[in-house]
Amino acid sequence: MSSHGPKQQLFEQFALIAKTLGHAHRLALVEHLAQGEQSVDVLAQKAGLSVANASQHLQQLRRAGLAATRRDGKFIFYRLADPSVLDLLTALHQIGERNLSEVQVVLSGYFHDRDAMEAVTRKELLKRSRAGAVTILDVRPHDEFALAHVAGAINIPMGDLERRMAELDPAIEIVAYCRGPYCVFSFEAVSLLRKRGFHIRRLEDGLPEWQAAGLPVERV
Amino acid sequence: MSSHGPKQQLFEQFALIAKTLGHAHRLALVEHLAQGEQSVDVLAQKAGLSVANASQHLQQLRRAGLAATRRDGKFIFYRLADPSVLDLLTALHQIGERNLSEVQVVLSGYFHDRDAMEAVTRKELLKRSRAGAVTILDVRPHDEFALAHVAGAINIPMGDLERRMAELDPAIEIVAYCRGPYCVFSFEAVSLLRKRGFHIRRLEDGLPEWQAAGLPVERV
DNA sequence: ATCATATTCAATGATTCGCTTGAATGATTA
DNA sequence: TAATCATTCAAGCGAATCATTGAATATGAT
Repeated sequence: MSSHGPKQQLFEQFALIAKTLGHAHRLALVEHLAQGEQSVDVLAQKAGLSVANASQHLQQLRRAGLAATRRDGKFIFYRLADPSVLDLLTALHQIGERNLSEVQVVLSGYFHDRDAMEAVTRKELLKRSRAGAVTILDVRPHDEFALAHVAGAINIPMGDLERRMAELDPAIEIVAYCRGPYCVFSFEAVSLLRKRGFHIRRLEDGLPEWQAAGLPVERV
Repeated sequence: MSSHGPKQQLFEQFALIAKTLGHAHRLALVEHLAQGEQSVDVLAQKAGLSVANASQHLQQLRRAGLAATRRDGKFIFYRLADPSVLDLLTALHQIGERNLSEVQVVLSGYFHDRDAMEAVTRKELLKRSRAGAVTILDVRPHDEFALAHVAGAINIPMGDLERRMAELDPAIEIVAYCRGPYCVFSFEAVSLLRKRGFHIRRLEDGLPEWQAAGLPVERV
């Protein structure tokens, strides 16, 4: 006897979606999925999880309508099921930044230059990119760059940046980006390259938000 | 030894927000909070929960940055902490409607005329309201109407509608609304009044979304 | 067929969650 | 001061969640 009205039933489904996002590992997986579709063990590696554990989390994301899958040979590729997932994340970020002191502490601690490093808006980057007066630097790993990147960007993964700095023209301003608003790579890139005399700023957010805004991306 | 990086820490906070929304009772409480600030036992009553249980759920919402409180005498009034909470709900709804078959089943079962009952957009209602050629009908309980309602609306709670039907002018089109997109009252109102020969449609979503869009509201 | 690889499944134990009950706190009223 | 009302707290129990382990599927390669 489940005397749940229709509204109760709907709310239970919506609660399932929210609950499924309610785990740090799954949020991390979602951020990775937002870069493009990837196989289970690649995702497990990037998120620092055992394959079995990652598999179960990914299945939960799928059951909640947040992720979808495609089989190719012996690989199963997971991807985000819906562009609204990014809206959901954005709302989570806003609520956290505005209402949770723990978030504010972490941001002002580790990302303390966040305001000083005024981010370049997508609109501004698009305009300057068309004018040709900017180097767009993607500091994510190769494979994610290959899945999709901002049109015209060059890829130097954060780990290689120190070594490959010579590839950057010091005369042209650089705009760096990575996976999303809290991806540390782009902060580190700005910090490192500024010390070396480059003129560099961060792009607001990361590739997924650029892509969701319908702005031009390229694949390798 | 919590060797969580800053990103991990942020994700745990964002996960807390999501997890807190991940319970049907709390989603129901949030919908009620979206009507305006209300006391614990009023919220408990409306949500059909014991006071102690509602109190604990509300405290969770507060700890997660979703709700805020104000004391007035011996009452404690809870309200939504952030307008982004509505964005979050909207994203949950979209993901559910597009990706969860359970949601689709419930919608096509209980709300089967949802498409037939083409909802009036906020923009359209605003325009027609200014032209004066429409009756705006708020079918929520009195106390919620008193907190805030669409400017110019009249209030006949769903339970009184059959009895007070004479107050409505059959020559003027009616637009009915209630708490939100899945509030059954407005569907029932449309169904009932159409049977009685009225020309009536639903407003898309409910009062909270109207208010969030910055459209004119009144208080009693 | 046999083997290897990618993924999922099933079972376990530790932890957390949800609801109830009854007591405790805080503010108002008599 | 005592009594009352709104809310919160604390303890307890059953249910759900999470990570691990080892086994089971499924596809492709030898």
